[in-house]
Amino acid sequence: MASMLKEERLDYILKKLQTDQKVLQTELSTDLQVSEDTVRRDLEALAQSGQLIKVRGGAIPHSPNPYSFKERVERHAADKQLMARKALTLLHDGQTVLMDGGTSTLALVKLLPPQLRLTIITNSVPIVTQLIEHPTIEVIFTGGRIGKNSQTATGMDTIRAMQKIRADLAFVGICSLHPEAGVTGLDLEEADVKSVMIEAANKIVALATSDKMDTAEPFKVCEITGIDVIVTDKPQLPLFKPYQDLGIQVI
Amino acid sequence: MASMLKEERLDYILKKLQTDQKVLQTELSTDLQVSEDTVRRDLEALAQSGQLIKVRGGAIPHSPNPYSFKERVERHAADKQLMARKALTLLHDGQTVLMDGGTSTLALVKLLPPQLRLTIITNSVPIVTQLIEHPTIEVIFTGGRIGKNSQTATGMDTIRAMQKIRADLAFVGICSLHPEAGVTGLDLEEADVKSVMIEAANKIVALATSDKMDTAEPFKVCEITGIDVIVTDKPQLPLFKPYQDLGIQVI
DNA sequence: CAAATAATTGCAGAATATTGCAAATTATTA
DNA sequence: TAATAATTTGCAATATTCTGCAATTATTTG
Repeated sequence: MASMLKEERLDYILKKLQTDQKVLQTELSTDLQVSEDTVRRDLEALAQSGQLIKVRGGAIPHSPNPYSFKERVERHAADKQLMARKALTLLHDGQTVLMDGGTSTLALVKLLPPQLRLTIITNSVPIVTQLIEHPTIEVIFTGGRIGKNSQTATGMDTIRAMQKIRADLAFVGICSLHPEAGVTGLDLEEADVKSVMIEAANKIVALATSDKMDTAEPFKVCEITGIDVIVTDKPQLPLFKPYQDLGIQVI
Repeated sequence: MASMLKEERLDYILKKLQTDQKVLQTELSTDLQVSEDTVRRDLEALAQSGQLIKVRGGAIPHSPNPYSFKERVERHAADKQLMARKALTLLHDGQTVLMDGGTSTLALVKLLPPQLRLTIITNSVPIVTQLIEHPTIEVIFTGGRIGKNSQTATGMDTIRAMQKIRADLAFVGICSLHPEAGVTGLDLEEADVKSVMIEAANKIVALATSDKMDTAEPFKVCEITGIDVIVTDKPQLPLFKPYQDLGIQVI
């Protein structure tokens, strides 16, 4: 095999990290046909230049994900990807789209094909980070104080920025959905932002894994009728019937 | 074999780089029937004129957009770190600080010690990403359309957000400084943002490697007297004398 | 045209960098 | 706590780069 430049290895590592959200030294060692020591030194270098975070046995991406190495292996990752693929069918060239923060919407953003032309308005730092590399998507960040936990902007500035917008679609990562209680969330500020987003778009799409259905949290976002489409992992479950009866499309 | 012109070799190297996305010195040496030293010197020349990036053992192409953010981070990395360490001495608990986008300010942000309590307002995505993990720094992002190359927000929203602020300090990554031409930049929108920042803070700190001194670009940011402190890599150089005579602190 | 000058090339040896290995140390898990 | 896995450290083998220099080939100039 032709010798490989160090830079190629580093590229490979970063690319793999991007797609898998983690890399293992043992895997990289066989992938790249070099010793684990060399892999370790490569990761060391990448960590040094701030391009990843080295952990025991491998590495994880930098900030966009706040969870630990173990946790990252992975809450509903497959479900979210399935939902994201369904949600993708709602997107078309030329649309203006609001994107809520959250891991479900982030999964969607990761799947956006490279030629799709959209304008995406978001208050989520990880989503901006993901989209900044995308060649044909215009990104608008709403601004404001950044919450360390949610990695989103909230507060007056964000709300005001959202209010100036009229979007075709809004994708909302849902905390809880309930036929009577409506859409509710755990955090007041985030709930406020979601409700403004819902007012600012023509069509509202909720991304919700089925375990979030028929539950409620302290802070109200909007009535359940504010939602037009629910994208979920198991749309065939009978618990979605009440929502469909209210005229909500479930896919 | 007929002797080969240097130009022909360079052409061959670039063509091979285009198709393979990398070239190895050993390969080129046998392909072109010249010594590895000559190949090295050829690569040196091509790197000098910005047509590829020379790495140990060969060369790789540089990213399609001329001088991507990542490449700019690598450029003068050591100098920038030195400057960042000096700039650190200007920061104290409780300050409100404006941070321009750019690789010099990013280097500074990377060095912020974990207990330092600041409020940082920035229009730079990489800076936000970096700071989101910091435990004691409040981050405010100015919002707006995100430029893919500079990875910063520019435009009316950003400017308006900046104008609402009164900061203790502003750190400005400088494109060019000149005693008569003042502070100038390559991009109109970014220059506008910088000039608003400079109006919005009490004390203005310019981060500028010495190669940016006594040069000028098309778009004016402000007069040279708008700057209070220049942080640079080689403050002892005589070329800083005129700035000091104007009452600007050079460190 | 011929001599002087400059540029290019290859080479040898010294200086550096990279890589893999093994032993000692440290963290993690059962 | 023992057993296992991962990291650190020092080191040797190899590969690459740097340096000065001499030979060769172009280019300029009187």
